[in-house]
Amino acid sequence: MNLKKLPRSFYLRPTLTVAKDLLGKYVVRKIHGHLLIGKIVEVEAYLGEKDPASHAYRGKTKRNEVMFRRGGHLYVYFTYGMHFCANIVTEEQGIGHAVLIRALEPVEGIEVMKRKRGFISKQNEKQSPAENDTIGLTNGPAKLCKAFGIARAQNGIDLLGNEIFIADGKKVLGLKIGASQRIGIRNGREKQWRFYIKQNSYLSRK
DNA sequence: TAGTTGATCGTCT
DNA sequence: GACGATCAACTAA
Repeated sequence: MNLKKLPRSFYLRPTLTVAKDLLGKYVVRKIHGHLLIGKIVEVEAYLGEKDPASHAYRGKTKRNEVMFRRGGHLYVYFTYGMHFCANIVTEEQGIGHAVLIRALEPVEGIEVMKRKRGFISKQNEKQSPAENDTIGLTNGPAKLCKAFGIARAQNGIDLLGNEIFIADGKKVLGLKIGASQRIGIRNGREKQWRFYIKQNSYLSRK
């Protein structure tokens, strides 16, 4: 697989454009000598000051400081007392926009992901990786963080480094991209800022 | 199959 | 002091 890291300029474009372009790209994670790769199949855009659902809506705080950095950083936040979610910061410094990664299609390192998600216990490591075993691995924002080992320590990481980055993938045609309202929020729910690859089996919702 | 709820805590009001 | 960009387990039907 040809892993071509996306350049800084990719992230500095308008947030909604970046969100749609992220579909079909690959999240690459290097951890403890393992390589984990997942194709992005679902995202949500959060447009800072224009968006009452965004953490950045009320301006910069200690928590959301990373969102205001230059595009191409990783914003990880903790929620519901037990979950982490990963966002990709977009646009120039001081803007406060980001794209939430909601679902991935596992590509490489599936056994490691299963172990991190607790699908495999030491006893039955032998079970064969049937395809439907992989569906629940990364089909939700908190699930993919667990599978990819993304937590507080990864907040603020530069996606042009080597620990985590986004690699180029086949362009997803506009025809195959669906848009809907975002999930799990109250304010600003009318905005159609969730984008996904139509008919992909790894979406968080059908 | 749909709807409800418990887990669990950092952040902002 | 309330609640959330969630998930999984449970209940009812």
